[in-house]
Amino acid sequence: MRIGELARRAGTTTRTLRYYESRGLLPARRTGNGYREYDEEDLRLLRQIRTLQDFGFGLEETRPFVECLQAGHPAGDSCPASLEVYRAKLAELDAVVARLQAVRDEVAAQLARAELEAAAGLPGGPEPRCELAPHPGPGPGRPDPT
Amino acid sequence: MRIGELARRAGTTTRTLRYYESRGLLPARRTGNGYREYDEEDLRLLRQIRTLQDFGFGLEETRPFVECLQAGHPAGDSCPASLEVYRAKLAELDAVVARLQAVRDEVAAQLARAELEAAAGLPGGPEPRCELAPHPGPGPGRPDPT
DNA sequence: GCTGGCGTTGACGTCCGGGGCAAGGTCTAC
DNA sequence: GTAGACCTTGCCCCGGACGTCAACGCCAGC
Repeated sequence: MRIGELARRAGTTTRTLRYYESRGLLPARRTGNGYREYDEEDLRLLRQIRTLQDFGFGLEETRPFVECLQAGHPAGDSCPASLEVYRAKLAELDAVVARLQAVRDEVAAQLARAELEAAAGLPGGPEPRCELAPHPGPGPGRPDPT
Repeated sequence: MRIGELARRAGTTTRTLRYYESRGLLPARRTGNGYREYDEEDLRLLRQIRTLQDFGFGLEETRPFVECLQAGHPAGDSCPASLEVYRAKLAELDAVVARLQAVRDEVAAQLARAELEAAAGLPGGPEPRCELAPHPGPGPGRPDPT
């Protein structure tokens, strides 16, 4: 099948498939006229990539799964390298969740305090003071390039 | 004070301060020779921005806090607009955490399954089959442009 | 032979928060 | 008078995962 059909059947776009090929992730055979030619196996590889992507895996992280399938294994996660990616992602998710949860609690506390101050400030006398503590603690810090 | 001193005192860089100014977030007076001139109040504004940034707020999300301080309020979160940002961020964090937690559990389950299969596949007979379910559910889906 | 729908490559835009560098102006100290 | 530290603007660069043209080739149907 050609690129358009593969894209449709996998629920993605031709641009994405060309991008994957440019990354060496999903190489394609070529027909005489230069068109990319794919088969059912490629569809399987692509579905593996897309599934992992949907779960938040980066493109590079899907590579071991794809290579595992290409090597003829029954599933993309039948290889040790894939399991390692699972484990790393698990640790990463745990860390991110913990960090976000801490930030969430901090923000919730600030919101509660600020609401109290607003309620007290309008009727009573204005004297409260405080802000989100300049606590240089473990904020999300914006997704680091790690 | 000039830009270099402000940057040092706030623990950031001159590049960042110019960037903030280009975004209209932290405007600066100018001296006769064209140098940017800041005062202690600007340092306060900047600290507010940096604190929120450290907690994962986007630059635009810090704007209400800055404007609140500029309007003369005691704290950046003394204004309703700031409280709204707190609430929105809280809801966003809750959603993200729930999503990541669900993904985490899914990945953990897949890892456990794959490890079992690997252990069973080596000694016994190879017959298992399964992958990370192509569940089109609520994966992180990668930060959508929302 | 002409339109329409595929396909090709290449290059640039997006979002975010800046980093890095160049060429030049300005101020202070020696 | 000159070194060095500071300031100015302007421009291109990063990464991730593509989107969006542009300009062209190929092929089927009518």
